[in-house]
Amino acid sequence: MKITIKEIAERAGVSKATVSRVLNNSKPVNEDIKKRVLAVIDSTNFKPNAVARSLSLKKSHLIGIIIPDLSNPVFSRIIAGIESAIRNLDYSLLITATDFNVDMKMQHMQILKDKGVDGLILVTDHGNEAFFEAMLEFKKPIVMIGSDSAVDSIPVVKINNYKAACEATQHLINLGHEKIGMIRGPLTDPHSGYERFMGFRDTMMKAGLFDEARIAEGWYSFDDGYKGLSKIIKTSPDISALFCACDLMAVGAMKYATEKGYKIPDDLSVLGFDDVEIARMYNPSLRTVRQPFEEKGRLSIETLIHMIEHKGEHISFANHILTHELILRESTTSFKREGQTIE
Amino acid sequence: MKITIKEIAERAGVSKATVSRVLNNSKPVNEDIKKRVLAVIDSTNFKPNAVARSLSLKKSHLIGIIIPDLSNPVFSRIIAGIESAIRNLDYSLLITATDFNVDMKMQHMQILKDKGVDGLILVTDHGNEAFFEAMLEFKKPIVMIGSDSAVDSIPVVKINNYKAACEATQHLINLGHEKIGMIRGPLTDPHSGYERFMGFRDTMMKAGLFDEARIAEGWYSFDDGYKGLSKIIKTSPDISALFCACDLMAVGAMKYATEKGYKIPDDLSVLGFDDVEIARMYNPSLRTVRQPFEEKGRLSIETLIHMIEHKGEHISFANHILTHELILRESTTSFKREGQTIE
DNA sequence: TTGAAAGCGCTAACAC
DNA sequence: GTGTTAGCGCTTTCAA
Repeated sequence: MKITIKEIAERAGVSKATVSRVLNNSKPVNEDIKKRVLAVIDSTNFKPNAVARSLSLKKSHLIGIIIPDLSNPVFSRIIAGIESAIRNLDYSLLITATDFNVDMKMQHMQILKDKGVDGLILVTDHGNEAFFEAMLEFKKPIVMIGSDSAVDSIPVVKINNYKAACEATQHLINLGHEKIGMIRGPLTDPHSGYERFMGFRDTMMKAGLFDEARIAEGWYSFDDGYKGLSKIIKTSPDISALFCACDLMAVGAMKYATEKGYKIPDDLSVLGFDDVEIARMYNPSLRTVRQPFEEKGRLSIETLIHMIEHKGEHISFANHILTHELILRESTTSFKREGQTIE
Repeated sequence: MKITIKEIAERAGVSKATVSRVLNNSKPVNEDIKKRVLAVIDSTNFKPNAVARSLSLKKSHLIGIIIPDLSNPVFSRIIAGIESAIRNLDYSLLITATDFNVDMKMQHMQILKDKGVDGLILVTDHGNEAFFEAMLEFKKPIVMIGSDSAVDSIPVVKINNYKAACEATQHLINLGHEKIGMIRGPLTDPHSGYERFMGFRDTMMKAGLFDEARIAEGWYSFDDGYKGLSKIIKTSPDISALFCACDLMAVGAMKYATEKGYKIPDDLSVLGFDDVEIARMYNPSLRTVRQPFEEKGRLSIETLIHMIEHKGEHISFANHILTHELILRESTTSFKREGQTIE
């Protein structure tokens, strides 16, 4: 605790500067002296104080992470990806959660800035004007995950939600379904909400199948899925397939359907989005669009660290669009006119 | 970025010391001067540099968290509890994951120490000698969650796994079941593994029902539960109830049972442990022992911060045993001899 | 009450 | 190659 670089210098009979040089390999040091210093460092088990180093270097090797909710796998898996990628990179993670609150987001940006983070990863839905301004004034590298930055200087790691939703919808159409419903997210949420819905809507329209009556909206929870399907079934009991903007809503819908005596997939095909763990574990297992959560985390942290370490080079960072994938599981099947049960 | 306390001092026509005093209310300052300084601070939007302050104060307002796996809800919900409790407390969280690797744990302790954390929360299974030694040499307050510290000076926040397992087992016995199996964790894991198993075993023995043939072991995953039940059923096909050391294994077992044509709970009652989110969402919903994850997090961070801020007072911290609760759901029912199907 | 100055532990010119 | 020295931005004796 009390042992410092000065102490090492004295014991090794050299100056602090020399010790610093061997510590960082910043300048050549005579081999013998180096050995001597290293020996002392070793014997005392000395570790340089990172705080002092930060102050001097104006570099903390700290990365700030701002995320809506730590206990939601949709986010925590991204964090896990970031964390495992960062292990060898000699950075540490300062993590905060916002409960989807924009003000909290900005507040945390300020706190993280004060703590001297070298960069920031924002896993976030969407922001307001003040938020975008705060991003511009942050002055340190930022990478966003999932959401657009609306700012050229801030790279984004995401998937193509629109395209994924088109493919998912087309999958159901190809199975012969016509009365297809969707439980979407809020349209004010540009990615998981708006884009996924537009993909569904456009694909359905192209096929001449879109019907507003088979749409419900929820905030991505199990309960929202449960209620969503109950609402759709009231006005449109002949629905044969359902696309949900996330797995949790799909599971909620399956739970509701099962309680009402529907067999899945025979009476109702259900298709989710995300491929969180529950999708493969559920009964029946859920067909869904997989997004590469861990990969999102890994790629964003790598991009961020590149930006931090090549500051001033003004490299332009293209946004990264990662690939999604439709996972084959039990919850969808082809439409069978005669087999269908309608309540 | 470049605006410092010195700058503020100059603009307000006072010394750095005075600015520091108004910033921290550390010593009385003339009201007029105080106002003037505050005005300058406000107009410049000045925020003191936390790194410099850390160096001077030898206090970082950083808390280190070491956790096995960030993407597992059993752990991430604890983190969420810590995070939400810490918001108003002016501390930030430095989080690292170890993938259940003891060496990684110690390595991260060192890193966090270097970063100058004021305290540490260890969410962990169990350690070895070297690990306990590292804890003693950490020199800063530590709180452990879940696992025993084996060290008096380190308080622990946990539940009574043994008692909870006894109650869970008794519940199944009370329902009339006799051929009750268990998928346990590894016995080398003292809490979720050993204690939960001992609770089961002792209760079964007392009732004269214990049978080693109906025990399987797994590492807490869905797949382990799936395989575990398949193993038990091979040797003991007449099993009518199953207790699992965690929900994920219970779900895996239910999936297997369902695939094999067992009806749950009619042919097989299943009881889990933890009450993670999937338990209530599953089909059927899973009866389980709830542990208060968020509460664990909240309590541990409060204890830790208390220790940090009352250092030297040598308060003795009792371990906190939080209460568990058996949650009533669909997956267990009373034993009916005639209704039972055996494959 | 206030200010000057030393110091937290480390790095990086600059000079030797 | 090595040592001296001046910071990094803030807090805190110690004097005034």
